[in-house]
This record gives sequence, structure tokens and C-alpha cells, in this order.
Amino acid sequence: MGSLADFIEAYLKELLSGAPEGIIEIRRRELADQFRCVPSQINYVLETRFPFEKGYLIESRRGGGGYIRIMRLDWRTEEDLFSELSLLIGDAIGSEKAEELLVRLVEGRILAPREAALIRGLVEQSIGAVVAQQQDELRATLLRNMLIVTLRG
Amino acid sequence: MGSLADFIEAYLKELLSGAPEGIIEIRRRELADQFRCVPSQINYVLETRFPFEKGYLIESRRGGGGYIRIMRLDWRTEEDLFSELSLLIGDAIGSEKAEELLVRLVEGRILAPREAALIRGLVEQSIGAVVAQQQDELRATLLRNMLIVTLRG
DNA sequence: CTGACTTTGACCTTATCTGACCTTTGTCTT
DNA sequence: AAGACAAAGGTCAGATAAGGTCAAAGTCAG
Repeated sequence: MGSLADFIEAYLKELLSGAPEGIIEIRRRELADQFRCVPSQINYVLETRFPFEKGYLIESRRGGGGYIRIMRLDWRTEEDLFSELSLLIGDAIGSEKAEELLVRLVEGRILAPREAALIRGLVEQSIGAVVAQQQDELRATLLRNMLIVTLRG
Repeated sequence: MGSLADFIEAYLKELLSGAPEGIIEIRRRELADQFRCVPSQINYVLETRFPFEKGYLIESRRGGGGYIRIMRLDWRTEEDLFSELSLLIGDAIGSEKAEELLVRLVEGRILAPREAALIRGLVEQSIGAVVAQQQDELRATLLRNMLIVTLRG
């Protein structure tokens, strides 16, 4: 235990925990030098350890004065809920299943009725933009993302 | 972290925010001296940070007594905002345009930086679910929906 | 020994900065 | 009035400085 990626992850999380806004900025090259690895290793860590689904947002800029910014979205609920949600939603979900899930979340007081309505509206409206074949996949992605941002502070 | 261009941009925006009409005038040579750079660097900043799409107009005059005037275009009423938003977003929007719009909304104090980051993340993340061809359309739909929801509180 | 996770490196795209050279405008001289 | 000169600003190509992508190679637990 303790791959290089783990160390870099730990280091970044350490920095994040000391950042008042939950936002840090790094320079890829510097960090790579610090850990004696190639720069793309940093991207690997970001992709695997700080993805959107785990509650992080990444922004970056190239060119002179470039940087990578990592933002942590704060939790309002426990992590278990999210992993279960991801599991329930999966890669694709039909509208009936999605509706069932939303109802259950409202009943379980996880979502306020208004929030559920909002999410339902957003998801179903946005789905019109895509051909039928892909609708279930898109619904899954949207639903998951919306729930994550709604349930996070 | 911040490139020279970032500093000049910040300085000009500072000036602009203190200008009652949202209009300032500078002299290229002076500003370049102030930041110890070549004059053309100023043009670079103007082109990249204050283009029309981001809500600015530039006027200038050469020769003795020359100047560069920067004007910020504001959204005066909520109606302006919404109609221009739907105009700007349209049926399809590429990621660069979407980004410009979000930045402009933040600068115009219409969106908080975190809200913009969240919307950006949500939209771009969700887009992965569909084929490239449809991405611009989906981006437009999502962006419009999210902005409407966010701005209506 | 196999599949998932890591690590690396070659190649790509984008942003910034500078300097040489060009155009426009104002002013002064004759 | 014409021409010369000075004082601005404009353009563009090239050098430099980041970060991104992707596939191949390495590693390790089961």
C-alpha cells in the first residue's frame, strides 16, 4: 500500500484540508518534480482520485502561468448514500426507474419534494436534446450528477 | 500564480469597477511601462480578456494624444439578461463559448464563482454521455436549464 | 497468470510574451 | 499648404511556457 499515486493524493488532500475555501492551485510541472515523476502522473491522480463523482471539480489553464485548480465540494450527507445512488442509477436508467428512485428519496426525506421536482424537470427536459437510443444513458448521468450536487452543500 | 496578462487584466478590471459609466481610458505606452513589458502585450490582454463576446468594446486612436478606451457592456434589466442568454446559448453551443458566457456572468455578478464552477462541471460531465455530434446541442439545453434554475433561485 | 491499477514517455494543443516593422494623427517649419 | 518629424497605437510571426492525451509497459494482489 502506498503507490506514488496514493502519496500524491494524500499530499493534495492535506493541502485541501488547510485551504479555507476548499480550493487549491498547483502547477503540474512543480508537483511532478517534487514527487520525481512525469507530469502526466499528476493527471492520473486527478482523474482517479479527484473526479466529479467523488466531490471535486478540476479547472486548469495551459500556457505561461498555467495552473491546475482543485475544488472540493462540501458534503452535507454521508458518502455511503452517494455510492449507493451511483449503484442504483448505473450506466443507464429508464424513466420509470428514475421516477421510483426520486419518490423513494422524497419518502426517505433525503430530498425535499421541490428538489425532486426540480431535478425531474431538469433531467427530462434536457433529455429531449438527444436521440431515443441514448436517453437512458443520459438520464443516468444527469440524475446522478444532479443528485450529487443537490445533496452536497 | 498569475501571468503578467492576468495582472494587467486585474488592474484594468479594477479601474473599470471604479468607473461610474463602465468606461476607462488608458495610454498603451504608459501602461506597458507600468508593467515593464512591451506595448503589444497590452493589445494581447485586450484581445484575450476584453473581447466583444465577453461584453466589452474597445476604441482607440493613434497619433499624438492617442488613447485606448475600454467599455464594459452591462445587462441592465433582467429581461435583457434572459433574452440575451437565450440568444447567446441558442440551439447549440461549443465549450469555449459556454465558458466565455459563464465567465461573463461571474464578472457581471450574475453568478457566484462557485455556482459557475458547479454548472460548468455538471454540464461538461454530463455531456460525456452522448456522442460528439450532439454535444453542442446538449450543452446548450443543459446550460440554459441550469442557468434558468440558478438565476430564479 | 490474469486483470486492474500504475507509471512512463512521445507527441499535441493552448496561452503568453517579445520584437521588428507598419499605420495614423498631430504639430512644426518653411 | 506641403513636407518633415514626432508620438501614438496596430499587426504579426516566432520563441517560450505551460498543461493534455493516449497507448504501451510495468506491477501486484488474488
